[in-house]
Amino acid sequence: MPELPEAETIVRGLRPVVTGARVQRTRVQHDDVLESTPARFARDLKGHAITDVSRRGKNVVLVLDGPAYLVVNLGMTGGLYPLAAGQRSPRVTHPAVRLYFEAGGQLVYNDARRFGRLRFLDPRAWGDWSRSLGPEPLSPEFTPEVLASGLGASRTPVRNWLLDQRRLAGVGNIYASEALHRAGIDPRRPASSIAPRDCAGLHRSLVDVLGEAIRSRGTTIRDYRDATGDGGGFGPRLRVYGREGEPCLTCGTAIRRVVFGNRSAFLCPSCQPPAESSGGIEA
DNA sequence: AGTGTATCCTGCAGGC
DNA sequence: TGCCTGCAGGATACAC
Repeated sequence: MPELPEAETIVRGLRPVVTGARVQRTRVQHDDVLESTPARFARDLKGHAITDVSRRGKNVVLVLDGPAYLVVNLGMTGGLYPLAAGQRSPRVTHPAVRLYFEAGGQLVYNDARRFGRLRFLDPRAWGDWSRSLGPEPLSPEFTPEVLASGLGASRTPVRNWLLDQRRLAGVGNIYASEALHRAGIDPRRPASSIAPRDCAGLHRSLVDVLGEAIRSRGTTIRDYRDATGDGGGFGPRLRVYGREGEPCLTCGTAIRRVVFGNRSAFLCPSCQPPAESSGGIEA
């Protein structure tokens, strides 16, 4: 469900509300979202104060004193909802984990499908984990050259390349389709077949679409909600994702859905031609 | 190295 | 109304 823009929106909503709160106790209602046991999780978290709320790729990170880190991967349907003492929220439909704070109130991790994961990391494990992910797409280190060199080393379909968090951290199925459409690249093309100038165009498209989506507070297809319970506003701005059969906003051609790598990709067959008819030089 | 497949889960939309 | 199938913003493990 949540990709980088949705995680970022959650972080921005959560930060002013939970920073400074100290964990008094935890309640685990579904232990399958934990990597450790509920007892271990309780021991790890108890007594820690939240010093900041951050993000790495599509993961929400609660930075704790110590320091230590609670990394929340929201899976498809995960959400984080802070509740004041006595407050109830209609968004809390499938509570999996609750962090109760000393000053009252709680932070609920809600997840209908429970594909999400919460893990407590010490600084060493945090470093290892963070280094296992690719660069942040909106950071200065993610340059057109970095993208081009990464793509050039792989023959996997470019859409799959973009979804691989070890290569680039934060892009999911929605924004992969959107960026590839903006860049005029067929999602099925081998990554290494993309010419340098198209790599530069894809870089720009990624940065643009992620930035615009953040400004719209993310995309709500069905489940996504920010920390306040509000949906994102980027849905109407999607140009291809979920628009199978509808006209391309650029040229009017019917948008197609193609399935590979077990995921749907959406494209305009006219704006995103197969490699051989695009005139580019094949690698 | 790559790709297809299955798995973890629940919910919803659409067809009959 | 109910039953069935297919689909879903993710990630991983497996066999080929």
